[in-house]
Amino acid sequence: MKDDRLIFLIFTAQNKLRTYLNNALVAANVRVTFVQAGILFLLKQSNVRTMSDLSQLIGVDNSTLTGLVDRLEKAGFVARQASPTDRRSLLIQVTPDGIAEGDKAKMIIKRVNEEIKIGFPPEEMEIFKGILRSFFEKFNKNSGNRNDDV
Amino acid sequence: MKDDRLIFLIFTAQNKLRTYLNNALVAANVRVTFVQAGILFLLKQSNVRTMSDLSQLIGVDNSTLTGLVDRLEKAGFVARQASPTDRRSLLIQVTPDGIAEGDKAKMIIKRVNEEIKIGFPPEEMEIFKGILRSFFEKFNKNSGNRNDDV
DNA sequence: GGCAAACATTTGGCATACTAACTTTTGGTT
DNA sequence: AACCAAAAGTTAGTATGCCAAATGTTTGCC
Repeated sequence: MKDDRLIFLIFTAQNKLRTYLNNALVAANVRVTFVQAGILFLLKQSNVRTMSDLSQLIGVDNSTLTGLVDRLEKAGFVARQASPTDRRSLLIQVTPDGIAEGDKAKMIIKRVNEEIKIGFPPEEMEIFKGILRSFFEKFNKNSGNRNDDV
Repeated sequence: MKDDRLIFLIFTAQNKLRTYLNNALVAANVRVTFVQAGILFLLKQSNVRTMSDLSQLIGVDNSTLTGLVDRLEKAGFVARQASPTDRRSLLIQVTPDGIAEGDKAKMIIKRVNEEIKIGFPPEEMEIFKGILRSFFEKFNKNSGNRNDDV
């Protein structure tokens, strides 16, 4: 694979991983996806989070989170409640069902996490993670914009 | 970041990269996305490819490719032609406009490719790529299925 | 006290992506 | 020749994701 196909490699590898993971969740009769499970994990840790809190923590746009919470709410795994202190905000709470489903998902996700590491020493995994983490500085919102020369 | 958040790191890093890249393309007045550009590159290399060829080469499902080619065709960058040898197949051809747009995209994509490598020695990039490549074996279609124990 | 700016959330529009189901065609088997 | 399974492509349904715009609320500044 030529060097100028690094981005292609990242995209394709992530596609494979996502499909594999979500299929594994379905096969284990888990009724949430990986991304939805991430929300349930956060809410289990601390059950009072606004939409904005959640979207920042999982790193998606607010508008994406709306849909995620819609689906979780429809399935009975979370509930939206009005914030008593700020009428703009909604507090999202996880239900007992949501906690149970999150726990089921966690087992599968942990397994796949381990599968990623198979065949690679810890030092290599650290390098891998370090490069991925560098994306957060390098590819921050709008920094790709070159409007100045237009 | 704890070890069991490796998947989250991969997902989030890829999201940042994708958003940055597509914003950079828009900022440079490129009218195709990264994924669409990949199709144009392949067709520039060899201008006779079926839908199935393309979907395998860029690593997406046939049904995903249908939409990608729809959008490229609507923009005038590719054309579908009936295959003379197999009436099930379509041959996809890139237009001169498509080649020009692909070339414009390539400049931006190359730049972002280089940006990824900044700050990391080549050996570390090789490790990074090696781990991503391992996903193709580990996470092949359906291998996440554990129906045998259900 | 009033008004503009900032903030929280949703909506609508678009682009990937997958699975499942369907149509048409092909090709091999009997 | 008839049949039937596999292949090529599309469609429909669902799930992320983004951006831009709209709505309602809050806050800070004069």
